[in-house]
Amino acid sequence: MKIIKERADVIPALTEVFRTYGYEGASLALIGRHTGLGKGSLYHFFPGGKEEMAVAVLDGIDGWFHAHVFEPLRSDADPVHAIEAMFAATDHYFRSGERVCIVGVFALGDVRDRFAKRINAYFTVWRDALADALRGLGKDDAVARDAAENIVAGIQGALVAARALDDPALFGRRLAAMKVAVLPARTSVPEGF
Amino acid sequence: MKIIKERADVIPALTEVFRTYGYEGASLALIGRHTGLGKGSLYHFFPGGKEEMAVAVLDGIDGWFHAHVFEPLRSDADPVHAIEAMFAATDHYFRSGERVCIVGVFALGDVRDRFAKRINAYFTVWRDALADALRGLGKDDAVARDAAENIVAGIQGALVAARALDDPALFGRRLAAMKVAVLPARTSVPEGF
DNA sequence: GTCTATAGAGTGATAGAC
DNA sequence: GTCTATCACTCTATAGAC
Repeated sequence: MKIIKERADVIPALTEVFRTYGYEGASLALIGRHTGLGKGSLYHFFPGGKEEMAVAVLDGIDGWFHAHVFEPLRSDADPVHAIEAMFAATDHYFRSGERVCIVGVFALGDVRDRFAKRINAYFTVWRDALADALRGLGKDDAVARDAAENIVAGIQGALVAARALDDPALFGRRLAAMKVAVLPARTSVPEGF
Repeated sequence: MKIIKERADVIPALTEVFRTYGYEGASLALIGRHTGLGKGSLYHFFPGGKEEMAVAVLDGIDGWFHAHVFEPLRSDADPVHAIEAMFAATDHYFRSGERVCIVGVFALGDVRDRFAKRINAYFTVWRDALADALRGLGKDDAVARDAAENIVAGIQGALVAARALDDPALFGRRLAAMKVAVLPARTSVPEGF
């Protein structure tokens, strides 16, 4: 018995191909190999071809970040918890620096213009949601905006540097440094006191 | 009369093509158009084809940064001046956020492995030279190393974010923030005192 | 019969190597 | 310019679920 796939089942594999090879590098042959699907199936699910596949991938990523990062940042009653959760989710999503950000990769290439709206939205929403949470911490508007921009950019830079230096642990170090810079230090009370 | 070009004359145009389109996206047709050279000439100058062209581009960039950034950081008697010059040269090189870093772009793609040595060297030398200068400022070793890693990664992140948000000025903001975080604040003495 | 998923031959254009 | 390989994509054909 054959399990019939649907469009959504293909997106994870699609995502990994675009992440690994970029937009131009992700050939249909490669996509076919990684999804186990022929061209017929691929064009059945994505009549718009490669561009529609990339859109589905970007939307999938955006959906994940909305659910696990952006919404909690905006609506969590405890901003400290929301920001800690953001760093944890980010570390998890990027596999502690082993994975690269497709949105960042697309932003650097000439395909940026083709997907500009989605790329811009991903970073804008992230930055603004984080600034919200930072204001919830009592920071004033300008400081919160600046810190949010710094962190969102810093995450991308940490991914680039981790790949460039072939040192995934660099990613965790930068995340930790940004976290302590922005969150009130934990008051650790030694036992017995 | 036609001025016969030499290999070095082609490299700036080559650099812009790779910067704009990435390694895969830089087709020989595109390269030919931008350099004004036919495939024959290109293979005459670069018998190793596209890969050798990319190596020449990376080496050219590395040479520029050695001369204008890395060496001053290591040997300038005044580390404050060297670090300020680094930020100024970086802002100039990346055209205040309008330009992207080819080394960073390559680092994120699957071509990273092919050029791993050069990519790694570029970032390693920059980070270590900057750490040197920061130690010259009196910072202790661990602090200097951490700050250097933070800045080198932060520059890449600022380039990604500036492109993604289509806001080149973001690059200057992040450079300025990193500079004041690491350099003793200018003691500005109001006139009359 | 109809709908959805699949397979893959075949299109012209273009790739990089030489 | 010439080569072969591969590109994104189109098209026809077919299988099984309802």
